[in-house]
Amino acid sequence: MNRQESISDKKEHLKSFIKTKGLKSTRQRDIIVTEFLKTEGHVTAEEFYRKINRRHKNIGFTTVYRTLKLLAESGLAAEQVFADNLTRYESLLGEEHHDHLICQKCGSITEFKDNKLENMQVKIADELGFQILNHKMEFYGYCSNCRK
Amino acid sequence: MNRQESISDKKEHLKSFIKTKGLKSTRQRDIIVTEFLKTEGHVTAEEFYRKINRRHKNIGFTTVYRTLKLLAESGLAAEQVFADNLTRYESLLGEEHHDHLICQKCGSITEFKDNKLENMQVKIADELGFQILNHKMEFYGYCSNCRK
DNA sequence: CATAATTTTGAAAATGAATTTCAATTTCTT
DNA sequence: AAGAAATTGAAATTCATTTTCAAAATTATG
Ligand SMILES: [Zn+2]
Ligand SMILES: [Zn+2]
Ligand SMILES: [Zn+2]
Ligand SMILES: [Zn+2]
Repeated sequence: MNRQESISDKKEHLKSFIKTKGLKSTRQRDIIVTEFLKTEGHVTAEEFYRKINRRHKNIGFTTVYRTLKLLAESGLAAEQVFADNLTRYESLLGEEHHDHLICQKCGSITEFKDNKLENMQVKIADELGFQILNHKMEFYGYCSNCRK
Repeated sequence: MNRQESISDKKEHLKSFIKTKGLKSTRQRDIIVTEFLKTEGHVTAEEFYRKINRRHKNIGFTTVYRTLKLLAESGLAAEQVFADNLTRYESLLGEEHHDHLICQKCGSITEFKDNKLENMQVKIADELGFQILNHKMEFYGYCSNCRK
């Protein structure tokens, strides 16, 4: 399964979501979705709108905003809020659950996943009788570049 | 060390903070701080203002808001934002660092601390060359009451 | 293909929590 | 007591997010 196939898989996923929900597929949505699934990292609606706007002067912020919401609803994007209180979107294309390291100097957001940690979380919650549906774990500090 | 002593310790702490910063101590601040240090749980500025306002009609929201900020700056309160994107304040009176379980049905916020988990976090960050200054860990799901 | 029905678009307006402004008041220092 | 400096609080502002609404685009139907 290469990256190209994966993207079209995702587009199919969204198309069936759109159909199920009685929505219509449009030129704007196609462009936004295609661009988004190719985008790495964690972008705000504003940032992503600016990127789209470079090539597509006729696509408005509101549509970009709404399409990102749609992607999140359909499960193709993750919506996240870090300490700066801005909502960011991340493509879930080929990504599985992971947590984040956020550098307070350069602002870089890097990702990590540790199964032992994840298992431990479930175990702790279990002992407290709490059923975890999802969790948020973020480390704030200095990345390897900035700590020097 | 009983609770009463602890409260006055904290007030001393704040007083010296106020002095060091060249601030003044006022009737309003005294009332707000005293009330806050007695408050359990995680309150928004708005909620806490309403509580203060019951007995003190002449203390404004802005002053409550600013005093909570001051408490956070001085280290006597923790400022936190959970998934609903509201800023909450928690008294650190007799509390040490802990993480949160947030029930998505009843909204209850409970606390837990697990040293093994905390140690593991530091270790993971270390391996990635990341220097943790602070972290955020929240579990979202159903509390033991609501999962039934 | 034409028409109707429904959804989408996007500029502009609204929302709402957080923050700032500023004139009047209070506190602190001398 | 007077002056300097900080605080107060109502109102205004900010700013990301969300909603509104009329025009345009898409889909369904005949
Ligand atoms: Zn960095
Ligand atoms: Zn990520
Ligand atoms: Zn509950
Ligand atoms: Zn807490």
